Amino acid sequence: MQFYTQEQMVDKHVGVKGTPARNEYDEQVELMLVGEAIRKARQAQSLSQEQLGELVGVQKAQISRLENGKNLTLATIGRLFKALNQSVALDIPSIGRVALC
Amino acid sequence: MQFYTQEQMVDKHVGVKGTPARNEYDEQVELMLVGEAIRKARQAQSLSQEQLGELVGVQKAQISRLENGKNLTLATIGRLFKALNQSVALDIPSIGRVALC
DNA sequence: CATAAAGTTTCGGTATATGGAAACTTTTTT
DNA sequence: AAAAAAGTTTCCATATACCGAAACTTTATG
Repeated sequence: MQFYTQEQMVDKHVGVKGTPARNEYDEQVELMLVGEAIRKARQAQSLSQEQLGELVGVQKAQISRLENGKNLTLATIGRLFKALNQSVALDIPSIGRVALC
Repeated sequence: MQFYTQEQMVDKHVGVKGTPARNEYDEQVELMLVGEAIRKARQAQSLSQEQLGELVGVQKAQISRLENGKNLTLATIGRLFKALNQSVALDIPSIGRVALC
Protein backbone atom coordinates (compact mmCIF):
# COMPACT_ATOMS: atom_id res chain seq x y z
CA MET A 1 0.00 0.00 0.00
CA GLN A 2 1.34 3.37 -1.10
CA PHE A 3 0.83 6.57 0.90
CA TYR A 4 0.97 10.16 -0.29
CA THR A 5 1.61 13.47 1.46
CA GLN A 6 -0.83 16.36 1.18
CA GLU A 7 1.70 18.15 -0.98
CA GLN A 8 2.04 15.21 -3.35
CA MET A 9 -1.71 14.93 -3.73
CA VAL A 10 -2.09 18.63 -4.50
CA ASP A 11 0.83 18.51 -6.94
CA LYS A 12 -0.78 15.61 -8.70
CA HIS A 13 -4.40 16.66 -8.78
CA VAL A 14 -4.19 20.45 -8.91
CA GLY A 15 -0.75 21.01 -10.39
CA VAL A 16 2.73 21.81 -9.15
CA LYS A 17 3.75 25.18 -7.71
CA GLY A 18 3.80 27.91 -10.32
CA THR A 19 1.17 26.60 -12.68
CA PRO A 20 -1.85 28.88 -13.06
CA ALA A 21 -4.23 26.33 -11.58
CA ARG A 22 -1.97 25.80 -8.59
CA ASN A 23 -1.48 29.52 -8.01
CA GLU A 24 -5.22 30.00 -7.94
CA TYR A 25 -5.60 27.08 -5.58
CA ASP A 26 -2.94 28.41 -3.21
CA GLU A 27 -4.61 31.82 -3.21
CA GLN A 28 -7.92 30.25 -2.29
CA VAL A 29 -6.31 28.36 0.56
CA GLU A 30 -4.76 31.55 1.94
CA LEU A 31 -8.08 33.36 1.82
CA MET A 32 -9.74 30.48 3.62
CA LEU A 33 -7.10 30.66 6.33
CA VAL A 34 -7.81 34.35 6.80
CA GLY A 35 -11.50 33.49 7.02
CA GLU A 36 -10.81 30.86 9.64
CA ALA A 37 -8.83 33.39 11.63
CA ILE A 38 -11.83 35.69 11.62
CA ARG A 39 -14.09 32.87 12.75
CA LYS A 40 -11.77 31.99 15.61
CA ALA A 41 -11.54 35.60 16.73
CA ARG A 42 -15.32 35.89 16.73
CA GLN A 43 -15.84 32.63 18.58
CA ALA A 44 -13.23 33.60 21.13
CA GLN A 45 -15.58 36.42 22.05
CA SER A 46 -18.63 34.14 21.99
CA LEU A 47 -20.33 36.17 19.32
CA SER A 48 -22.75 34.86 16.73
CA GLN A 49 -22.26 35.98 13.14
CA GLU A 50 -25.34 38.12 13.57
CA GLN A 51 -23.93 39.86 16.62
CA LEU A 52 -20.62 40.50 14.91
CA GLY A 53 -22.55 41.79 11.94
CA GLU A 54 -24.20 44.37 14.17
CA LEU A 55 -20.83 45.49 15.49
CA VAL A 56 -19.41 45.88 12.02
CA GLY A 57 -22.57 47.20 10.48
CA VAL A 58 -23.27 44.40 8.00
CA GLN A 59 -25.63 41.45 7.82
CA LYS A 60 -24.79 38.02 9.14
CA ALA A 61 -24.69 36.80 5.55
CA GLN A 62 -21.69 38.98 4.90
CA ILE A 63 -19.90 37.70 7.99
CA SER A 64 -20.51 34.18 6.77
CA ARG A 65 -18.98 34.98 3.41
CA LEU A 66 -15.94 36.57 5.00
CA GLU A 67 -15.34 33.61 7.27
CA ASN A 68 -15.49 31.36 4.25
CA GLY A 69 -12.81 33.31 2.44
CA LYS A 70 -15.05 35.30 0.15
CA ASN A 71 -15.16 39.07 -0.33
CA LEU A 72 -11.96 39.55 1.62
CA THR A 73 -10.16 42.80 1.00
CA LEU A 74 -7.72 44.70 3.15
CA ALA A 75 -10.36 47.29 3.97
CA THR A 76 -12.91 44.64 4.94
CA ILE A 77 -10.44 42.82 7.13
CA GLY A 78 -9.50 46.07 8.81
CA ARG A 79 -13.10 47.00 9.56
CA LEU A 80 -13.77 43.56 10.92
CA PHE A 81 -10.94 43.33 13.39
CA LYS A 82 -11.55 46.89 14.40
CA ALA A 83 -15.05 45.81 15.42
CA LEU A 84 -13.55 42.83 17.23
CA ASN A 85 -11.23 45.22 18.98
CA GLN A 86 -8.13 43.46 17.75
CA SER A 87 -5.18 44.66 15.81
CA VAL A 88 -4.23 43.29 12.40
CA ALA A 89 -1.10 44.12 10.55
CA LEU A 90 0.51 43.28 7.26
CA ASP A 91 3.93 41.99 8.10
CA ILE A 92 6.59 42.42 5.46
CA PRO A 93 9.85 41.26 7.04
CA SER A 94 12.12 43.43 4.96
CA ILE A 95 10.15 46.57 5.65
CA GLY A 96 8.12 46.26 8.78
CA ARG A 97 4.52 46.13 9.74
CA VAL A 98 1.60 48.10 8.39
CA ALA A 99 -1.33 48.23 10.77
CA LEU A 100 -4.71 47.69 9.17
CA CYS A 101 -6.62 48.86 12.20
CA MET B 1 1.79 81.46 18.01
CA GLN B 2 -0.23 78.30 18.40
CA PHE B 3 0.99 74.91 17.16
CA TYR B 4 -0.99 71.81 16.35
CA THR B 5 -0.13 68.13 16.17
CA GLN B 6 -0.81 66.07 13.08
CA GLU B 7 -3.57 64.32 14.99
CA GLN B 8 -5.21 67.58 15.96
CA MET B 9 -5.15 68.85 12.40
CA VAL B 10 -6.70 65.66 11.07
CA ASP B 11 -9.32 65.69 13.82
CA LYS B 12 -10.21 69.23 12.92
CA HIS B 13 -10.17 69.12 9.15
CA VAL B 14 -11.18 65.53 8.40
CA GLY B 15 -13.08 64.58 11.53
CA VAL B 16 -12.42 62.69 14.74
CA LYS B 17 -11.90 58.93 14.95
CA GLY B 18 -15.08 57.01 14.22
CA THR B 19 -16.78 59.45 11.90
CA PRO B 20 -17.39 58.10 8.38
CA ALA B 21 -15.13 60.69 6.77
CA ARG B 22 -12.33 59.92 9.20
CA ASN B 23 -12.68 56.17 8.78
CA GLU B 24 -12.36 56.56 5.05
CA TYR B 25 -9.37 58.82 5.50
CA ASP B 26 -7.63 56.35 7.82
CA GLU B 27 -8.27 53.53 5.36
CA GLN B 28 -6.70 55.54 2.57
CA VAL B 29 -3.65 56.21 4.70
CA GLU B 30 -3.22 52.52 5.44
CA LEU B 31 -3.43 51.64 1.76
CA MET B 32 -0.85 54.27 0.93
CA LEU B 33 1.47 52.80 3.55
CA VAL B 34 1.13 49.39 1.95
CA GLY B 35 1.89 50.98 -1.39
CA GLU B 36 4.97 52.63 0.02
CA ALA B 37 6.11 49.30 1.40
CA ILE B 38 5.85 47.84 -2.07
CA ARG B 39 7.83 50.70 -3.52
CA LYS B 40 10.57 50.27 -0.96
CA ALA B 41 10.79 46.55 -1.56
CA ARG B 42 11.07 47.13 -5.30
CA GLN B 43 13.69 49.84 -4.93
CA ALA B 44 15.68 47.69 -2.54
CA GLN B 45 16.13 45.33 -5.47
CA SER B 46 16.89 48.17 -7.86
CA LEU B 47 14.01 47.33 -10.12
CA SER B 48 12.06 49.77 -12.24
CA GLN B 49 8.28 49.52 -12.19
CA GLU B 50 8.52 48.12 -15.68
CA GLN B 51 10.91 45.38 -14.60
CA LEU B 52 8.76 44.46 -11.64
CA GLY B 53 5.76 44.44 -13.95
CA GLU B 54 7.47 41.83 -16.08
CA LEU B 55 8.15 39.68 -13.03
CA VAL B 56 4.54 39.88 -11.89
CA GLY B 57 3.05 39.74 -15.35
CA VAL B 58 1.42 43.19 -15.48
CA GLN B 59 2.19 46.55 -17.04
CA LYS B 60 4.19 49.23 -15.31
CA ALA B 61 1.00 51.29 -15.07
CA GLN B 62 -0.46 48.71 -12.72
CA ILE B 63 2.65 48.71 -10.55
CA SER B 64 2.38 52.46 -10.31
CA ARG B 65 -1.21 52.23 -9.15
CA LEU B 66 -0.36 49.63 -6.53
CA GLU B 67 2.50 51.68 -5.14
CA ASN B 68 0.14 54.62 -4.85
CA GLY B 69 -2.34 52.65 -2.79
CA LYS B 70 -4.82 51.89 -5.55
CA ASN B 71 -6.15 48.50 -6.60
CA LEU B 72 -4.70 46.82 -3.55
CA THR B 73 -6.25 43.51 -2.60
CA LEU B 74 -4.88 40.61 -0.60
CA ALA B 75 -4.45 38.59 -3.74
CA THR B 76 -2.61 41.40 -5.53
CA ILE B 77 -0.31 41.98 -2.61
CA GLY B 78 0.45 38.29 -2.40
CA ARG B 79 1.31 38.03 -6.09
CA LEU B 80 3.50 41.09 -5.88
CA PHE B 81 5.66 40.03 -2.98
CA LYS B 82 5.87 36.57 -4.41
CA ALA B 83 7.45 38.10 -7.51
CA LEU B 84 9.76 40.12 -5.25
CA ASN B 85 10.66 36.89 -3.53
CA GLN B 86 9.59 38.16 -0.13
CA SER B 87 7.14 36.85 2.39
CA VAL B 88 4.08 38.78 3.51
CA ALA B 89 1.80 37.74 6.29
CA LEU B 90 -1.32 38.97 7.96
CA ASP B 91 -0.52 39.18 11.62
CA ILE B 92 -3.40 38.79 14.02
CA PRO B 93 -1.90 38.75 17.51
CA SER B 94 -4.63 36.70 19.11
CA ILE B 95 -4.49 34.02 16.46
CA GLY B 96 -1.22 34.02 14.66
CA ARG B 97 0.08 34.75 11.21
CA VAL B 98 -1.42 33.90 7.87
CA ALA B 99 1.10 33.86 5.07
CA LEU B 100 -0.02 35.54 1.87
CA CYS B 101 2.83 34.11 -0.16
C1' DC C 1 -38.51 15.13 16.72
C1' DA C 2 -39.99 19.68 16.67
C1' DT C 3 -38.67 24.23 17.03
C1' DA C 4 -35.48 27.89 17.24
C1' DA C 5 -31.01 29.66 16.47
C1' DA C 6 -27.08 29.87 13.72
C1' DG C 7 -24.99 29.68 9.50
C1' DT C 8 -24.96 29.45 4.28
C1' DT C 9 -26.40 30.33 -0.36
C1' DT C 10 -28.76 32.69 -4.12
C1' DC C 11 -30.31 36.78 -6.41
C1' DG C 12 -29.37 41.18 -7.87
C1' DG C 13 -27.75 45.98 -8.07
C1' DT C 14 -23.75 49.04 -7.13
C1' DA C 15 -18.91 49.88 -6.37
C1' DT C 16 -14.21 48.94 -6.86
C1' DA C 17 -10.25 46.26 -8.72
C1' DT C 18 -8.02 44.42 -12.93
C1' DG C 19 -5.00 45.55 -16.33
C1' DG C 20 -4.06 46.85 -21.41
C1' DA C 21 -3.03 50.88 -24.41
C1' DA C 22 -1.52 55.16 -24.91
C1' DA C 23 -0.97 59.96 -23.61
C1' DC C 24 1.12 62.63 -20.37
C1' DT C 25 4.43 64.32 -16.58
C1' DT C 26 8.43 64.02 -13.86
C1' DT C 27 13.08 62.68 -13.16
C1' DT C 28 17.53 61.39 -14.80
C1' DT C 29 21.22 61.33 -17.91
C1' DT C 30 24.12 63.21 -21.32
C1' DA D 1 18.42 72.14 -22.56
C1' DA D 2 17.55 68.01 -25.24
C1' DA D 3 16.73 63.21 -25.07
C1' DA D 4 15.76 59.13 -22.64
C1' DA D 5 13.99 56.71 -18.86
C1' DA D 6 10.86 56.27 -15.26
C1' DG D 7 6.61 57.04 -13.40
C1' DT D 8 1.63 58.57 -13.57
C1' DT D 9 -2.87 59.24 -15.38
C1' DT D 10 -6.80 58.56 -18.42
C1' DC D 11 -9.87 55.72 -21.00
C1' DC D 12 -12.24 51.56 -21.14
C1' DA D 13 -14.03 46.80 -20.90
C1' DT D 14 -14.30 42.89 -17.79
C1' DA D 15 -14.13 40.71 -13.30
C1' DT D 16 -14.72 40.57 -8.57
C1' DA D 17 -16.04 42.60 -4.09
C1' DC D 18 -19.76 44.54 -1.62
C1' DC D 19 -23.72 43.64 0.88
C1' DG D 20 -28.96 43.72 1.59
C1' DA D 21 -32.98 40.65 1.31
C1' DA D 22 -34.72 36.42 1.60
C1' DA D 23 -34.69 31.46 0.97
C1' DC D 24 -32.46 27.60 2.45
C1' DT D 25 -29.55 24.21 5.37
C1' DT D 26 -27.30 22.85 9.39
C1' DT D 27 -26.79 22.71 14.25
C1' DA D 28 -28.53 23.25 18.95
C1' DT D 29 -31.98 23.02 22.38
C1' DG D 30 -36.31 21.86 24.71
